[in-house]
Amino acid sequence: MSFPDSKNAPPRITSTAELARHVGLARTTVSRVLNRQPGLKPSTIERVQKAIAETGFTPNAFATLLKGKGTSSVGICMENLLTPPLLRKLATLQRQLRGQGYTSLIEVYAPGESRTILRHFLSMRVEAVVFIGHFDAGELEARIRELLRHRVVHLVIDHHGIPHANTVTLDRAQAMRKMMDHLLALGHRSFGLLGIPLDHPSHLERIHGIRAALAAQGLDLQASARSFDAQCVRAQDFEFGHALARQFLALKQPPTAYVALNDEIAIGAMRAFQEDGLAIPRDVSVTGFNNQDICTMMAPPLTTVDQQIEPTIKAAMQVLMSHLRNGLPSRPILRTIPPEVIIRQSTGRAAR
Amino acid sequence: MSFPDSKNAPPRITSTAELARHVGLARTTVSRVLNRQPGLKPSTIERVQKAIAETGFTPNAFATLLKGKGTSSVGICMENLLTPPLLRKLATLQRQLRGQGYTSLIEVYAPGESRTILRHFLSMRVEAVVFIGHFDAGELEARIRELLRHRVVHLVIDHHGIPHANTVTLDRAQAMRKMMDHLLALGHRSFGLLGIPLDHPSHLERIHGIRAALAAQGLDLQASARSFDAQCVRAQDFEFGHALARQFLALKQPPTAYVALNDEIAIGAMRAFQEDGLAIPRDVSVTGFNNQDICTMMAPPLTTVDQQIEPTIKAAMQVLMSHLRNGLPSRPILRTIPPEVIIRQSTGRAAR
DNA sequence: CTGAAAGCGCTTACAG
DNA sequence: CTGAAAGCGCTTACAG
Repeated sequence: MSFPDSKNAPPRITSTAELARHVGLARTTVSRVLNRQPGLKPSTIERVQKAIAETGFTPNAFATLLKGKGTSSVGICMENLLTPPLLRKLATLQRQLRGQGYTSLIEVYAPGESRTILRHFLSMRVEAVVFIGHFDAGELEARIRELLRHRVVHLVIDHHGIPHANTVTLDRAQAMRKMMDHLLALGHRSFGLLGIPLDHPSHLERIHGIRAALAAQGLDLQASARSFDAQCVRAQDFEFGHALARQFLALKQPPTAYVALNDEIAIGAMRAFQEDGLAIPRDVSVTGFNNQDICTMMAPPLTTVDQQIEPTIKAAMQVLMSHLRNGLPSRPILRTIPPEVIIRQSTGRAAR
Repeated sequence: MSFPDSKNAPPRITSTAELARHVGLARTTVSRVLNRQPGLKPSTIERVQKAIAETGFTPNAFATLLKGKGTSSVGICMENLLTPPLLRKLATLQRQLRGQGYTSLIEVYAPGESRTILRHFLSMRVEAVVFIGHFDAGELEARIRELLRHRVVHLVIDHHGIPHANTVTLDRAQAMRKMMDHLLALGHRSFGLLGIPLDHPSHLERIHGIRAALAAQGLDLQASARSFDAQCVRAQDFEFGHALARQFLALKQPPTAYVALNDEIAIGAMRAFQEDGLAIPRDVSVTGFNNQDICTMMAPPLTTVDQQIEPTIKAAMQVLMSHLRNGLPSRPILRTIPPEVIIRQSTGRAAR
């Protein structure tokens, strides 16, 4: 029973009006069946439903939603679709939104495109907009202002420090503080930062945490930590980490501990150290960030930071649902998620 | 100039009618400015545009699209949002669709949910539906039939063998054939399959390729290749590969070459072999699938199959655009993408 | 160069 | 229990 060419294919119905004519009832009645409204004769309901099943009729969402009520949709603007932790957040959020009856509209950011994306979301009359990742701060701030002005609920996940923005973010300063405390306790006093420049605005938070840990030991950031980020281009993170590590290996006296922006960079660096004949953690310690699955498969398994994605998305949903139900808050919400340092075998006592 | 509470905030305008009243013109005129239609007095255009900028008015997409013309949108149904090659396909496709003026509606499959997802796409009057990944064959076939019946363009990327479906897929049989030829040339005669059961329908193609390569050497699949898939649960792929490898290590005479379903499983297996004191490729050879970035960072770097994602999506776009412009084809299209085997250092001559 | 009116496909009071 | 009519916010002939 493949329809495409058969003579007795059911008619193609594209509106409730046509369907009503087809079954000999009024559009009103068809509409009521579609919306499961009470007070219809059982035989009528059945007649309409049979016709719907036969014709495969689907009501036009544009007409339905034009008539008002909420669209029950949320726009999600992603920094990219390639970074694993970002995607885990997206997947988790999307699933939970669907559980609450919300549809997700997903768009991917590109520099200078955020306005177009937001226009699209607004024209689709989404009830909330969520940003996941890190964006151009100026653009993001402008978009938040637009959303506030349109009285549309919003939430920023990850990007921290946007004025007026409701934000849920990992406490990256605390993560770095804890990781540095761990390394300092192992006797390390000189540090290599991989992918974390000392002065770039987007990594300020991490640097704060690192500086605080060092200060607690009477150490100075500039004197104890180095970063070679300017010297290497970041195209692919493994290669980037590998190249950064090689820069450090060229030093007369390389640091004994390395803190990477993410797991990929840490793994690339581990490989460079091992190629150079160094043993981990005997000669150098290396730490990652994100706790991706691959960490436990490395030799040695990688010490890293877990982003606590479940609690993050749980907090995000709480904020969203609360604002969706009770309206916008009078002042911006900031929810900070405590990170967890996962200690494995890539970190050990300092050699010297 | 933060608006939220200021007295002179511009009025909230939610329709062209209100905007028209606000500027003292007819809705028709406002609509024409919005659509950049010719023949308007420059001063009129300017007057309307100023009002739009001040009020942040966005036309309601539901009304615009209700009036007809295409929606210029494509529904994309993803197997999941966690598998890296799937996401690379999604990201590439989404970018190219946007370049052609199409908006993407992304939904994530769950068993039994495909009908709901398709209903949503149809109610949004998408012009095409793309499936990326592997699905329940029965469900997918039913959805394709619905789409055919509704005369909506469709395309399946990856999942191969659905009747009547337009399909773009990697030639997985050829990939396995080439990989096995490589291993056979190295002298391997006994093989361990990791994550590739000998009889599961979803991996038939790969088994075909493996069987063909073996047959060309006068070898029999059942006699030369083993799979322990039934014995292990697949929750996390690295761990799964690790567990599978341990099963083989318990054998009196384990195979000398291992072919994994994907890179993660191969990496987990490599780790298990190395933990057991085996050297790769001296004692055993291991191959992956997907050529993810991590492959080059392993010790040794992993021999694998490249999915050729750029050509795959290029072919997908060609099929989609052709059907969108010229209508549905009279018979289903099947485009097969030739894979590329990437030989690195995880494969070598058989020890015995 | 601009406007009044009809219509897209729904839902929702209001009648009967 | 069912239907005729108005209206959601746009666009598009058709007038002027």
